[in-house]
Amino acid sequence: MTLDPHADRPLFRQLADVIRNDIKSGRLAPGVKLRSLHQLAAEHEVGVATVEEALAVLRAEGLIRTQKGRGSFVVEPVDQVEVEINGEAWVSARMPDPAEARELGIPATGVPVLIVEEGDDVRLLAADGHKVHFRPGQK
Amino acid sequence: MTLDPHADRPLFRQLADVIRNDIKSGRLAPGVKLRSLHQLAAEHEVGVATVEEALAVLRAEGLIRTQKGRGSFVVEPVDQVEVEINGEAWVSARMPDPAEARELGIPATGVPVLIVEEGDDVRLLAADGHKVHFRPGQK
DNA sequence: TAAAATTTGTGCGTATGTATT
DNA sequence: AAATACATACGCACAAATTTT
Repeated sequence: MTLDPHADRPLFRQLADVIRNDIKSGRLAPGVKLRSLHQLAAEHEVGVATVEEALAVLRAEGLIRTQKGRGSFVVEPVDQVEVEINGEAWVSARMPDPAEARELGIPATGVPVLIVEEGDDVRLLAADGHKVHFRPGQK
Repeated sequence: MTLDPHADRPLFRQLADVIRNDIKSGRLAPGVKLRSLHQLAAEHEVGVATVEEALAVLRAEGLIRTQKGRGSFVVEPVDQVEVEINGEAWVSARMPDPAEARELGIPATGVPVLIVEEGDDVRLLAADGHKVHFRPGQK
């Protein structure tokens, strides 16, 4: 599975595709540390900057998280809190701004927020840890 | 409002902050075209690559969209379709992978997807055009 | 129609800084 | 202290899409 500099798809997207496949297929399990930027660059014969871009793609998709000085890790599933709704409500989602991400303790990219509106009550929830359950008539 | 190379916050984030403020305050209205990479680089005395990174931040937040050869534009609000739910259902959100984004006709970054599960029925919806309405007892 | 200019995209190399091991 | 690893920033070159001349 070699990268092709002449292909239509950019190198950094091709590399992101390869790693995404490894994650979705389970070859890279949750919690596992990816190889370093330099290792990946050498193995795939691309520049370090190209690898960085590929990892940025995967961070934006919420598949990995990166810690400076440590490395990049496949995201582990978070325990999901079920948010119970009985009455009328609206639910939407969007990306957080940096202040919201900081407040919710989520990465700058990769994790959307759920907005739950019940009357005047509006809740902002990190989407990676919450699931809204609509349960009519069980007050 | 000059950028500070010695500040704790990286230059590209400082620049993203400046532009985000302009958008949220309305100084940059929906639909408006941003200045070009080179213009922004010259005005703020940073490299073009730094501007690109700043715009990538704003794309990931869903605030702007960029078209090659045209420029970057402040996102215009989309008409929201209300998805009506009467019975039991679960709603969650996450970032799409590239295939899903393409199918839904949304950018690679910036727009989460809403997942609505009603029994065996599972719907994937672009979050920028849908709002889920829980309306119990109105079959 | 054609050419040129504009604008963003991709890729690399390099240097420096910061955090972790 | 030293090595490793990621983050930031810049410059350059070329490609690709669009707009203007």
